[in-house]
Amino acid sequence: MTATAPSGLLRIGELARRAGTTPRTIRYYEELGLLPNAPARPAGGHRLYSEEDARHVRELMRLRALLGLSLEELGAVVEAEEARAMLRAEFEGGVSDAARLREILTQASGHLDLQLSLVRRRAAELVALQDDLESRRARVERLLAESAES
Amino acid sequence: MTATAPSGLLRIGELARRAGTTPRTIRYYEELGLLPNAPARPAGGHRLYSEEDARHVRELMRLRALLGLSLEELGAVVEAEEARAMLRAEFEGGVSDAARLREILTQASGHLDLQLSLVRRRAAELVALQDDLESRRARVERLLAESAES
DNA sequence: GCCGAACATGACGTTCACGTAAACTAGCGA
DNA sequence: TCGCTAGTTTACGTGAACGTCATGTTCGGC
Repeated sequence: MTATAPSGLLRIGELARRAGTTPRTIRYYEELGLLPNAPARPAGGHRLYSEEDARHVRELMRLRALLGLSLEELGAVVEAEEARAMLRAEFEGGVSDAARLREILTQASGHLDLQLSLVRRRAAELVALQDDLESRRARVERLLAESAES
Repeated sequence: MTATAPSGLLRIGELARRAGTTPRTIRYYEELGLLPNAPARPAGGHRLYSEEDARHVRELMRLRALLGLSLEELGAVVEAEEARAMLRAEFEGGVSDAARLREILTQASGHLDLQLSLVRRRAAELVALQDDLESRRARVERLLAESAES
């Protein structure tokens, strides 16, 4: 059994590896509704994923780790993302009219804005912490220099 | 019963409030050795804390939340901090000789460097995520503009 | 066609980080 | 002194996020 199925698709082990986690976690997330319930299950019943799926899961892990989200909070993000994905499907399938197009894009923009606001706040807090630590280190460094010149 | 004892010291409730947590958590941290075991317990047996203690606890919470540290990892930081505090005490009490002083300061600097490396990495990851989201939003925004001009 | 590794489901176990309840004591304003 | 709030310890409970085990099935190379 090779890691990637002949179709170029990934089984749960490979998906987990690429996302930096374990198969158990993938199944758990699926159970919670964080991942699509039946990602193409041919005959055998084994789950099969695309590379896109792998990127998606990896992105979720990243978001969760960096923002410190609970799985429930992550669920909210996923829901919004799925709504966006549906709109995107309509968008790529050739959009009906211009008004509808703007509606879709506006929704997408709003969703990104929401995530951005979370990320920006967190980033700002971290940078503030970094600045604090740096100024404290500078103070120590200054004392060291003074001690050396004597 | 006022929030602050007449001595200007804080009881556990006030400390928790200022640190943005609960008394239970404070006791738990003390039990784990994250906080000094007996912060001055006069007659009654009630814990009493200084404003400095409050700042310290708040700082620990901040570090933990922003870096996503477990309590065990936080313990390592605290240990290093305590070693530094001992050195600092010696430092403020008038340092013996210049060599010893440099030793102390070098230790302190190393400790801060360690924390800084953690914070910097985390901050970099968050900024990278922020950039990703921003570029995706820019793309959507561009599409919106194009749709408007037609 | 066989065989070992990887998958499936289900159930139970585990760790972390506290929450909560019970029974008692201390501090403080009226 | 009374009464109320906030503290004390001990112990058991809890939710989140998986880990682990048992039992059976499926791939895919040989």
